[in-house]
Amino acid sequence: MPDLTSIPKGKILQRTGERYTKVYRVKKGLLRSYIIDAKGKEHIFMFAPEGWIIADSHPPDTACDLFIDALEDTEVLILEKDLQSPNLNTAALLRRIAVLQERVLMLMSTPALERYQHFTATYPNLLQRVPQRMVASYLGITPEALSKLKSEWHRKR
Amino acid sequence: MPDLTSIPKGKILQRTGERYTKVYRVKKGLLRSYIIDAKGKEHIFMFAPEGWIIADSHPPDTACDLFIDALEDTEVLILEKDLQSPNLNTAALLRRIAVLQERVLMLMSTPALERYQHFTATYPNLLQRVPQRMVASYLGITPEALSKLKSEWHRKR
DNA sequence: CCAAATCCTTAATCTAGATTAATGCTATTC
DNA sequence: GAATAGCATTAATCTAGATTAAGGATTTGG
Repeated sequence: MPDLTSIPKGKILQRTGERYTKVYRVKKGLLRSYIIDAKGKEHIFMFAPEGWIIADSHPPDTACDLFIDALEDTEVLILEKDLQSPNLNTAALLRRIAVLQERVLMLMSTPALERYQHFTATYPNLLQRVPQRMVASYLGITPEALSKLKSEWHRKR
Repeated sequence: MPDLTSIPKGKILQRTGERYTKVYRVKKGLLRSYIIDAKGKEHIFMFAPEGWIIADSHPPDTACDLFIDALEDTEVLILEKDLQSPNLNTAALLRRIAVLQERVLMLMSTPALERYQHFTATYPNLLQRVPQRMVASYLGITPEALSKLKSEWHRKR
């Protein structure tokens, strides 16, 4: 049984291009994964609060795509990527696939305001813990666009 | 061992809102999955040529999101969604997750022309079998936009 | 073989969201 | 408690891609 590791806020656990990546099970705090694109812009792939696992999923024998860092002081279990591991049970993987499928479909078919409303409904507690600009990044828009979206929405009611 | 089933081109195997969905393993031919959005527009989630499996991944006890139909006369194995099944082995699920992760990151951070080039490089054979407008739908743009993209690209070389 | 779909392309216009820039607000640090 | 840095907001401008519309090409079906 691996030990809990304490990660201070701001610490980067893994970087794009690294080879031997881990799986992190968050016990307390908040991690996130993201990429930095060709123009130097951050795009947040996911948030991992208490109870979630987070990792880079890339084909075997390739470098990883994602940065992972801590948005709060965090305690994690650091696990090996092991095909046999009970940490990677089938039901959990299917759940992850369902979330990703929904994410792809939303990005393709749903306007930004609705994606924001879906996010707030699905992860209400994260809104209190994550700066708006990171929510925008997760939604695939700029902070300015999110700000405008919200004010237009408030005006209409 | 389940039998091969023949699916004629155009046949719809499953519709949004249905409950008991299957997993399809394609032996020959081509299936696709897609949604129809609020405005009645199709958005293709994935193509499944020979050797691929295709299914709707939705949380247990919820209705499914995707349509699945046949783009060519197709032969498939129709499988139950069974957590114990060797059809759902861990490695295959991880591969699917890696593909979806890449798809999300591309949709968020990569312009349409590069997504098209990535598609053509990754699935060159599909280009010959799928109408352009469906490639556009998979990429998250309109057929008109893809047409313009291609002509601009050709002009620049 | 002809008619009717289906598909691709081009062009004009429109729009959601990006970019750039400036201002004020809150936190944190020294 | 001033100074600095990070964050949110607003506004002006710009652009990738959507929408609408039309024409021509190619495929399909009877």
